[in-house]
Amino acid sequence: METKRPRLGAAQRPTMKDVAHEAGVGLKTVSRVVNGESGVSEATVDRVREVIARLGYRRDDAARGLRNGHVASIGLILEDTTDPFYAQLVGAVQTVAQEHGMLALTGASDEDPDYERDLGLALCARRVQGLVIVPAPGSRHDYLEPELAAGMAVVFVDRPPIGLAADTVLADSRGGARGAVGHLVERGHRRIGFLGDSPGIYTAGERLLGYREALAAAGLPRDDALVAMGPPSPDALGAALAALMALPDPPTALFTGNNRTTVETLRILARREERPALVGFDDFELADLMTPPVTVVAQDPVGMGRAAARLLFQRLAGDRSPARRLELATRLIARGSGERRPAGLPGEPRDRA
Amino acid sequence: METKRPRLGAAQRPTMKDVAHEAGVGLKTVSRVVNGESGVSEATVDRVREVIARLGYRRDDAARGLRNGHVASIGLILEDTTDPFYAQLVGAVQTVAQEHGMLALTGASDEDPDYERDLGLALCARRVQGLVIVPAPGSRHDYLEPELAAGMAVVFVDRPPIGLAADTVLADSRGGARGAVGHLVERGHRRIGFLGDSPGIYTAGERLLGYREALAAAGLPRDDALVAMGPPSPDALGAALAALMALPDPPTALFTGNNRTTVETLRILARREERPALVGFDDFELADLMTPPVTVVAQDPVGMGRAAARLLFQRLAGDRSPARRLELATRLIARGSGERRPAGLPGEPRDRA
DNA sequence: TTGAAAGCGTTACCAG
DNA sequence: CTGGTAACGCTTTCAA
Repeated sequence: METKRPRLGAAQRPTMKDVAHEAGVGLKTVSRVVNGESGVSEATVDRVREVIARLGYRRDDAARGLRNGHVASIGLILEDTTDPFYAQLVGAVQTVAQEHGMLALTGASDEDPDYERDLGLALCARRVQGLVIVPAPGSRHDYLEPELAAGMAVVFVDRPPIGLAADTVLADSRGGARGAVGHLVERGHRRIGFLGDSPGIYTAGERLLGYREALAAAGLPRDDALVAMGPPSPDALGAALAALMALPDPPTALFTGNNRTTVETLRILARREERPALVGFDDFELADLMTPPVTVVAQDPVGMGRAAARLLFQRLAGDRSPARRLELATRLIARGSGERRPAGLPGEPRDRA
Repeated sequence: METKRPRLGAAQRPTMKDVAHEAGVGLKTVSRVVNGESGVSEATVDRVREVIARLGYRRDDAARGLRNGHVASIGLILEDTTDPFYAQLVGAVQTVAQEHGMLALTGASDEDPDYERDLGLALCARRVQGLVIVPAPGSRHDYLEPELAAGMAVVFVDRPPIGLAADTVLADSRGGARGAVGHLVERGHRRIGFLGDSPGIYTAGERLLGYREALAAAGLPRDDALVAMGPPSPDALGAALAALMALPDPPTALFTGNNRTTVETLRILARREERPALVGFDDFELADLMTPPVTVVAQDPVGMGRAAARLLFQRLAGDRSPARRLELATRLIARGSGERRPAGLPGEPRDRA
């Protein structure tokens, strides 16, 4: 009987059996050669190697994983790979993963909780050993319960999970926001506006809380007219900013809630007359080259990604201790825009040079 | 005989067999329910569904892929995920992949050709259906020959493959560079410096060629003292720039070869006295908010990623035509830094307002 | 040093 | 409508 023909059109890959047949040895011998096991004569090794090269044989890791424990890969879900903050974070996770000989299957949820869940399930179906997730706003994670029970490691970054006890790595958003607003208060500002991301986003909420705490600590009144929360689109932000500046008692300083918002606000301010002081949450490239350079509360995306990945691999190495929650400190970097004083108060000396 | 116990410690996942047993139905029936096939009574479907939910069963795609054609995933290799140019490109590839129901396994080669090859082989072993590669400088790709023969689709982006005929998507680096330098020449510059990436990088070489072609077309002499190529580290660039400016006849304009180089050059120039005109290859966020705003030759990373992914899926859909090479046009965006005239010539009028 | 057989979890085929 | 059986490509176990 002839060798069975493959499906039409689909070129066929050689298997171990093909190699064994071609080299005139047993299947197991090929397996041993492929995996560099001992117990094969040098002559046989050479022959098998030659056939492998000639046929272009590649071991199938899926089949291998089916038989053994499982294939070395982790899953990574975030909302948007192109945001520099997440790009850095992903890069760090991947670096650590590759150091452990693992590849990362990456998916972008684009802020859609349902899609995030689909991605998570797809990754589970592919039997990734671990999962790093930046939750979309509003997504629940109880569906991962059985995975955890089955030994999969799951770590959440930047935002906490909902409905699941699992390791979490966050930035200290509230403390960072307090510091930013406190910094402005110390410079004499009494009317400080907050431009934050959509209120459904965990970090946006925390930063709003920090903003309020700092005002309260300084004995300043809470004025919700100074707060605008929403997606950082140019239009929405332009309207919000215009409204803020049209107030009878407009803010002399702004605190912006993430890099997108900060950048877009800078763009809008460049077209307007006002020059409020500004502190942004999250550092961004070229902040130092703006005029004036932009004062920020820097997060550490690389540190967060690395911490998350390390936690993950600790779990995979067998750590069964209770879920941990890491909160990484932020750091205020004063560059100029946040040190402007309100009109009417003496400013700092300029241009000593 | 009792059910066989799993390896100690490793929690066990339920399989279809477990579900079938628990629900008191056959294996195939569970399979039908899981895959939404018809031919199962509603009552049975419900019972099976209930058991699946209770046991937390998840289909194993590795086993599934072993049996069928293969699992829906593609591989993605680039050198650095955190560079905004590549971040955009990756994002586009992933978006298209997800639209096709595929996930992307991503690896970063970090400019190491050997590691790039290892990543490629690892992805082949995982039987990805397609591969998108940004080649590391100096890497060869003939090792992918058998994969292509076996029906895998491979597309190269940003840089062409070496030793393999495969689809390739590039930016028109040479034409873009010609345009940039021509733009400066038209503004009266006769001494134009070029700060490029390491000469081993394909795009760096092309941009150097474009630079030279533009000079030649303008009848300007070639002066290699005006060219500095190397990795865009602050130190190296600082030294190169200092050397350039110390020339007896220093450049009045600079052409920088990629976004990293442009940004670092801006940073260095901010600390120096000279204010040469500047055009950068590759656009970057905030270029419009620099003083002066930075003129660039914009590439289209999203377009490139999308084009690459589309080519890939065309191939996977059965397109067997010869390898294609796409070269995407660049676009010069004049913002100010590239329109400065050399000292001694009248500048453009400023501040009409 | 070598190889035959069983089995990993799933699906296709075919029989009930 | 339902369910056995074989097979996917590999590794493990055990016997030669």
